[in-house]
Amino acid sequence: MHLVLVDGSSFIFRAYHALPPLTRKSDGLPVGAVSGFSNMIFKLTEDLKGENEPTHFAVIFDYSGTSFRNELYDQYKAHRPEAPEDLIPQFPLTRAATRAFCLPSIEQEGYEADDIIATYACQMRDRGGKVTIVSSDKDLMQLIDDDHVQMLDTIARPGQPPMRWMGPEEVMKKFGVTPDKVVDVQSLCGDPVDNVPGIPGIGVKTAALLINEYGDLETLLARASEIKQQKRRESIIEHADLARISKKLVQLDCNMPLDVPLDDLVRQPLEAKTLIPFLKAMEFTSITRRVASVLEIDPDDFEPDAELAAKGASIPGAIDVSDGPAPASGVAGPDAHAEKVLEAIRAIPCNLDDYEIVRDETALANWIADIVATGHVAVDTETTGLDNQAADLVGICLSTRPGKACYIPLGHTTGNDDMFGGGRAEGQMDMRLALDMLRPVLEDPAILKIGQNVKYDMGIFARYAITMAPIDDTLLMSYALDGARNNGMDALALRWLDHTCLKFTDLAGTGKNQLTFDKLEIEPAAKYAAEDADITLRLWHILKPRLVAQGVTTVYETLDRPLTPVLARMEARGVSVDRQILSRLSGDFAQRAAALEETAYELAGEKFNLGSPKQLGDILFGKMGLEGGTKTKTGAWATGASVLDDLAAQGVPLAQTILDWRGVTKLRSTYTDALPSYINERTKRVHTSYNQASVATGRLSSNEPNLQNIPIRTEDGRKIRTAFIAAPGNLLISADYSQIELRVLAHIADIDALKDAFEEGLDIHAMTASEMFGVPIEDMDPMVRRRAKAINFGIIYGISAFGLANQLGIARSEAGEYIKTYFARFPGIQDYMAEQRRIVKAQGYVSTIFGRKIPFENVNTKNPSERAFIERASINAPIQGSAADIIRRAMIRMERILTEENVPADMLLQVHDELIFEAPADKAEQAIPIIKRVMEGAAEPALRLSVPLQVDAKAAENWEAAH
DNA sequence: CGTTTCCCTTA
DNA sequence: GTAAGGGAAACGC
Repeated sequence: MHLVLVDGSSFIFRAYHALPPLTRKSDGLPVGAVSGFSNMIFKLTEDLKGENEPTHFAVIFDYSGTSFRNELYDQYKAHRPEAPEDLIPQFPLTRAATRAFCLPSIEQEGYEADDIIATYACQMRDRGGKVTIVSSDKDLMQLIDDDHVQMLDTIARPGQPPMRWMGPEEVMKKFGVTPDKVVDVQSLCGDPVDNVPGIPGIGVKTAALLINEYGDLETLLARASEIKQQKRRESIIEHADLARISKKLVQLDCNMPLDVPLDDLVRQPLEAKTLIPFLKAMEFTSITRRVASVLEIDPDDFEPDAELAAKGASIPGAIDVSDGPAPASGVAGPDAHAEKVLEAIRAIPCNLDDYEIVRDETALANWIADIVATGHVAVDTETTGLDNQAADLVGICLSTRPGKACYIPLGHTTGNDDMFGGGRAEGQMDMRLALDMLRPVLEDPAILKIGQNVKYDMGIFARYAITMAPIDDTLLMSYALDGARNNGMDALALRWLDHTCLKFTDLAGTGKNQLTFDKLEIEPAAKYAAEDADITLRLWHILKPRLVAQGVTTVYETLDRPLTPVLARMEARGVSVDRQILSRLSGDFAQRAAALEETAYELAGEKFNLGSPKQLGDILFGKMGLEGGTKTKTGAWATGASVLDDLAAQGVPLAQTILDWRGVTKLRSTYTDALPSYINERTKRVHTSYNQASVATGRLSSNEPNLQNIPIRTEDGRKIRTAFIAAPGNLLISADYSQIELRVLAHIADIDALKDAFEEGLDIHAMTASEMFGVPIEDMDPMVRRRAKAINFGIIYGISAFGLANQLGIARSEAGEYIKTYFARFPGIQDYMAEQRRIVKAQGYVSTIFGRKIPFENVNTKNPSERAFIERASINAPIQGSAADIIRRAMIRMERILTEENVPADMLLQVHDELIFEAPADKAEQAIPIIKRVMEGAAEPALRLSVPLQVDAKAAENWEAAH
């Protein structure tokens, strides 16, 4: 008899870390570890053919959660990082893979895989059979014995044979003792990986020495006083208990009650009809081929496993629809699954009276127990305002399953009549107590927190020292699915549930008399609040399977969701803005505006409102009778900058005066006057808010205040940037991608000339001009270069002769000639454009290089201008969007790498192709190369761009100087 | 008092 | 020609 026990968990982690990420082609389900795992299992079954052929065979997994060892020692495996996000959905699939190979998949609650392995091994040994443990985990070496139990390490290591059998000899090499004494050695030396303490100051070598001298741990501890070395003796005496605890942690349990008896592990032959459908559902083509050839069957005779193909990632806690009625269409697959879930959720009534108000510890404890049992919870916070850096927590809502939700009032006040805001309302828990109870749940890596716009709640909780993780966000899910539509909760509730949510304004009123949430009566507030949590949870159930069905899981999980905590931290940090500089500038601008106003009145011959386009139009084209005025679409005179520029060039001094006036008043009203009002009382810094789901292409947007449109072009404008300063003792670092969109275009459209130019570090606009107009790059006429630059930008924007002519102030026919010349020289660009036009019409969306979908409505419109607009936007979207994806990737990994490199630089702002950091003055130069490296390598390893990315970075006291 | 239009700022 | 946010005037209730 020969029993083979595979340490399944170590296979999974090895497969995950050793292989590049792999996702299922059809829907982006992460399957890299499943693929590696399947390969390893298959290879193992092949390698064990012949004289080693097993009679019994099983794969053993760790049961998720804690084991009895945690009760012995709460720090056991405490430092173990949680599994990566894209690995978690692969765990159930590896179990499925095991079963597909006709192998028993064994795991048992409360026990680690090692204990299960130990128990089976002992039973087989006692029967006189042979045991092979397939693992590279040294903790299992205690099970090795001379005749019966050996280990097999199949993990590939450079310079070593692919299969390494391990017996007592290898144990002696590793631990310096015979296998039966491994436990004693480990009890002494401990194990930092599993956080087994051992005795401080004793390593493997010393431990082996001591055990070999004294025989075993207890004898050693009893006779510790005989040890000659003082330090060692004292440490052992002092920490004897630690060694005893360590022994219990390390000692594997050979007598645990097994759910599956040894006899049930009898080896079954591989069966094509179970294995091939699994492999096909996973879309593992090469292993399918190899298996088919070994089994001598034709894989085409088998269909993919419908349930696995449809189900995609098994979602913890997902509504079970496996027994539900088939949808009308009868089509199986991820779409059908998503539709079933939608129907199931919609069938659950939404009753506001069912919601609970949690007012005491007992009620909250019940909810927490429910959350722990469920493994996920929808969370929503209610606060005193929309700015999460200024607002205070008023209450928390939770929902664990559709229709079941609660509201926990914590900060409601009474007596809205008295000017002090009244006292604390009755029937509320102490906020500190409630938060202390909820903190372990909100921070538990095993409990998923679901929200709608989670970044807001993360920001609130962060101010109460709670780090909410891990998360799912229905706003971001909807964004990944449907793009920058209205993805607000009210809209989603209506779209997916036909449900109209209670309106906040109905409770609180509108305008300047609107009440803040803390002023609301608890009972009506609770209905509104709990409804939000209920709806959020329902939306999560509905949207999650749709991500799989629509093939956007990877986008959501790698580009959208992980960015949320990063942005939450950036928002919380804020940026320092110098009030004095702005105030001085404001005065300066005001003075100049006043002078310009006087001039304007004189030139116009009357006083009028310079800020009124209507009045200005009347004066210019009415009273002064100027020619060439055009009307806007509402029939008013157009007075935009281009119109005034023309007039000024024709010698109308008033036009230039207005332009200058608009320049300074714009700077004053939008920047110098508005920015100081955003300085937060508490932090003395300005905290913008990033909208992660509002831009169609995947860019971020920034508001309240918008820090992505701070002036830079004009000299006056740049002065405003000098007010963005580093905190004392620090510097700001600005790092920006050079020409990222043109580089992305060169990659996507595969334009050799552009790629070569970037590779050689040429001036890309000069090179374009040289190619188009046949002039040398050296000593180029700036006007020629300017034309080429406009064309390059035009290409990115989905060029039209009309637009280019406008931009360059030339005739449309001439612009058309330029474009023709350009396309003749770079035909690949024209192909790219045609392809995007085709794609958007065929499928209703275009995609970035990382798979983000940018949907368009009315793609088959007959309206020529609307059609042209959609075409231009769909040419631009993959370029702008891919660049946006790249900087997102950089941001997601930036903080971890800076931390690892021990460089304390804080990421503060993002401006599409630029990141702003704040770092101690003496660390800034150290940070710059790291920041550049992360940004320039941000596409990898998912993609290898065919052009280099270039980042320029500089540190200085203020943003103007750093840029 | 809320919404739309016009204009202007950024990448 | 792409993608945003926002201030002030104008409009509409």
